[in-house]
Amino acid sequence: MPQLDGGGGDDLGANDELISFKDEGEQEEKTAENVSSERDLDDVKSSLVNETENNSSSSDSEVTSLRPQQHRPDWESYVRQREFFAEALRAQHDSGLFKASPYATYPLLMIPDLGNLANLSHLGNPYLSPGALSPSARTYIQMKWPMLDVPGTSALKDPRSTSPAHMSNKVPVVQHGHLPPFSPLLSYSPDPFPPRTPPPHLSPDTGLPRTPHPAELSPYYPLSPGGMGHMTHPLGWLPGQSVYGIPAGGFRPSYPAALAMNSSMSSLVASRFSPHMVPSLQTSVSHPAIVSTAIKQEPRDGNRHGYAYTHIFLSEKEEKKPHVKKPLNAFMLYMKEQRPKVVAECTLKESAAINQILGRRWHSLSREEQSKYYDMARKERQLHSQLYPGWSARDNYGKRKKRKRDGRPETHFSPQPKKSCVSYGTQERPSVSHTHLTHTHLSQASPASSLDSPATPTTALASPAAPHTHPEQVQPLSLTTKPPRPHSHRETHGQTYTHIQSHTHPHLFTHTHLPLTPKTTSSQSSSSPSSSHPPFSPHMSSSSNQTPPLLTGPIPFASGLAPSTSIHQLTMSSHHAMLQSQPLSLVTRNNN
DNA sequence: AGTCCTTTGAAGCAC
DNA sequence: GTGCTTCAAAGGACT
Repeated sequence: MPQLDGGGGDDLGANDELISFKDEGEQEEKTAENVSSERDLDDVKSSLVNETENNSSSSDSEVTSLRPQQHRPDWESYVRQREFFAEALRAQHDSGLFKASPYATYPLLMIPDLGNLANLSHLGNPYLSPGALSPSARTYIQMKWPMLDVPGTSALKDPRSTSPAHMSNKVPVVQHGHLPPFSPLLSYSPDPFPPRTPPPHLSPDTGLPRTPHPAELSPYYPLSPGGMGHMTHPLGWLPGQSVYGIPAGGFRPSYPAALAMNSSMSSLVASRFSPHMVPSLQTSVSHPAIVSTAIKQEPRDGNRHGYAYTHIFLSEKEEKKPHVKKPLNAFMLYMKEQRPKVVAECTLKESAAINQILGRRWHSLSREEQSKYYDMARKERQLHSQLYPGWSARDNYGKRKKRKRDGRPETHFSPQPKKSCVSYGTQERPSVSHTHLTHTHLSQASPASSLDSPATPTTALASPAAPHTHPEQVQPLSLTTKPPRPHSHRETHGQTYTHIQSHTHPHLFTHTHLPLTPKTTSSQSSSSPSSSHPPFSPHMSSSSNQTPPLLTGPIPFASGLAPSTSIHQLTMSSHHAMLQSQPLSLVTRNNN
């Protein structure tokens, strides 16, 4: 992604990380079909979840389908659209359309001049803080794309208008198909998205820098020209996040970079965008990450399109301390995209449960699929740094209420029925007997995470390699157990080594033993490859770095997890796998 | 209203 | 370099 490395000093895109993506071409090996099959499997599993869920709460299904649970009226429109997209996704999936990664259309990334991005930020701002920004504000963000979509919309004339009618939300869904002018947005990285039909004006083969299109700089994730005309936003940003849209007036004195309007960019924008939009671009630069408590909005009108027009006014006073949110990491991006899908597939409502599913699916993603997200995340960080040079993650420390970890009586084992522990287990592993769940639960030491596919590169690599082997199926333990988190939600260590062998894609296994990393403490994610390499970094496949750092030391054994448990788990898992008729072998052993 | 839960990853800090 | 903590999203559940 050389083109992204805007300024030399930019370390956001770590070199090593960049290196990790060098093999993107390799990704082409994987056909869209494979991806599709994986997704299908996941979907099947999800359907199982759904089934279970229905069983557990049949009365709930209907309600869920509507997803009215939004507390805030402001979100109604959002919810509706979200539902719509979810259905669309489902439909596409059913029809086999949902094969290629939605991210093929990810726009942000080809940004020759990141500095210019700020200029586009007015289009939407993913970094808006819920706390500081009302839901309606979010809605505003969502509309960014529609805005681009219909440049000719008269409503665009006055960006300052209190009722930006142009922001119709439904637009994106139906009009992306004919958005040639913005189609470039669709692909930020030629390599990662081979399956996609690159827009004619792109140079997918070479990835040569194209003329930076404003749209590319925008946070929007337009549909692939290839025909997902009414498909959901690639990143699932619909919920209101463009990657770097910036609400009008979102200026932050403290972040000059965001303010600086590049003249070239200005002209570019002017030339590319509807003239009506230009003014706002020039005058209003903000960033999604910016959150100001001072942001005010007009109440949305709840127009028929499902979205209200939000007007954001900033109070200079309150603007002092903007809250610039952290850029989303790869998994977060993935979550945003997939959450609606998962929600649509099952009746789960709790985000925690959904996140568990997403976590598993994340591990089941193929290399290229994950690489897309890592790439996106990397670029987001780049962009973020460009927009907010002085920003530090540290700035947000303390913004949230501190979780009470120490004080929490974790020792008191509580099944926490409230959490869809049981339901989750049944959902994910319908065939698993209750005893299994109970057992798992009692073990208590083995959080789902520890047994879950670890964030290890190997796992990530392995799972995708075997289309029929999915962590969700392989993983012995249900997600029911909520491990004690005395100090950190990362504190629990898994002790299970899992040997997953793919018979279908053995070449992907450079190691026979794929240690399921104990979900180690976050250090794993931070100091390990994650900080500089995506889990599936090519390095991992090379002989030198294959061994996940996590395995280097003795892994503390979970307090309650006895070998027998593992055996039981293995049995269950194997049984499950057999039921699935999937070529997979799972070996779980305790590292005691 | 605020916090928790739950996931992974990134960043920051302490040692 | 290692280990830990915090935050990012999301929304139901809980306090």
